[in-house]
Amino acid sequence: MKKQDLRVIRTDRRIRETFLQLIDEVGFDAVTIKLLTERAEVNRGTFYHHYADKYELLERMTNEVFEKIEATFEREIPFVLINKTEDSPYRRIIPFLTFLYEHRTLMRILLSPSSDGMFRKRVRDYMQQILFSGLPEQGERLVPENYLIAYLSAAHLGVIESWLSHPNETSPDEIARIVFTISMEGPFRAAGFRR
Amino acid sequence: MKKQDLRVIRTDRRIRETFLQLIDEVGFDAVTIKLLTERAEVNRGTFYHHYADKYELLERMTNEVFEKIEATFEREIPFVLINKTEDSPYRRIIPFLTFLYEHRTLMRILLSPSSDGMFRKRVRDYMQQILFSGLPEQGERLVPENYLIAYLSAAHLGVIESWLSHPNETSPDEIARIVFTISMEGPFRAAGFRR
DNA sequence: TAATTATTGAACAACGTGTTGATTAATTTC
DNA sequence: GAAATTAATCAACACGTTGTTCAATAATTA
Repeated sequence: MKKQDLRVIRTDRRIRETFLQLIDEVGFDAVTIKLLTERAEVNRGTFYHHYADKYELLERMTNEVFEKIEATFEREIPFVLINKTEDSPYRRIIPFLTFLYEHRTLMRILLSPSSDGMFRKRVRDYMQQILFSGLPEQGERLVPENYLIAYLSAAHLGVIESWLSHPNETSPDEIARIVFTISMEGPFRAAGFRR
Repeated sequence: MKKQDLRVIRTDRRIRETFLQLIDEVGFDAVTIKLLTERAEVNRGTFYHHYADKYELLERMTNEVFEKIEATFEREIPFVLINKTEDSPYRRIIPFLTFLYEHRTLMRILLSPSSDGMFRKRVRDYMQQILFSGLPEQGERLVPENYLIAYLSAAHLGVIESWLSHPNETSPDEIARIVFTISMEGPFRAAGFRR
């Protein structure tokens, strides 16, 4: 068996940590390989030994995030349970929020407007599929389903962005309660209006 | 009085049109001044006579969009009407959606993930202020207000993005009905669930 | 300890940037 | 319409980043 060279592990970690720092500081656009490698104290050529460019670096990090998410879901939620039950989105949402919370520094940076935008899109698309698509048909839809899904996934992601962007310490369970309440009762009842 | 030179108007229009085309094709990041000016058939030096760089170009376009939006609101909605009434968000939302529809090509491109991200953020912040902040207190809030506002503004923007990104021709009024229904009835009743 | 492999450092061409100055062309003003 | 004004063009420039190559060195593994 091959053992991963310790030097590779160290330099790769320094590259990635510095990369996230820099996205946070100057925005993804303005991150240059030169700046990144100087800050990380890594030879510029070494970066190119690991990655073709910053886009591949971001993409590899993104892919790994999603691999981890999928692994989490497979572990925590047997597939048979998540199908066609009314509360299924909220069966699934707590482990999802917990995952985000455990990786909140990474997620905050990659979801922020100073990041790439494609990561955000992938998360939203993922949420649409895993959380809100295939809603059971239990009555007449009042609005087109695609817009309902767009509404729900964007709303949840909006709360998540707000949650992660502030340094407060709201728990995943509390966030789950909040989005569950708003979605079940409706925004206007949640705001305190009587109907 | 000074009359605006026709040459300036023409070249500026070509720069802007090509700029939007290129954001759509290759993404904002990958737009270079060289590519832009070659495509627009404008001398590269001429671009720099108009703008310092692509960021200033985007920012100037963004600012003009918001000036137009604000002008629209001032014209259509007397301030005294919009304050502290239950349906006030939906008084305001139809002219807002109509504006987006009239500028849908521009808005679709600037709101897409291949654009800058900051534009999206500005639109979201604007919606939070103009549509959803200062909700009247008519009862006990079931969730923290900041998360409710994040939920609502992101949800509405999500529907708008979905609306504009597809080449269908749903009317602003229909979109208003959809988001109004979901927000009033709640996503789950809108999906057809009975409570 | 020997073999392997990652990292370094320097050099390179290629490309985009932003600026300059002189020239040409179009538009405005009177 | 003619003169004055101003925009657009063209070529050239220094500058910075990119991505690649090579030999030398250092660290790690077996």
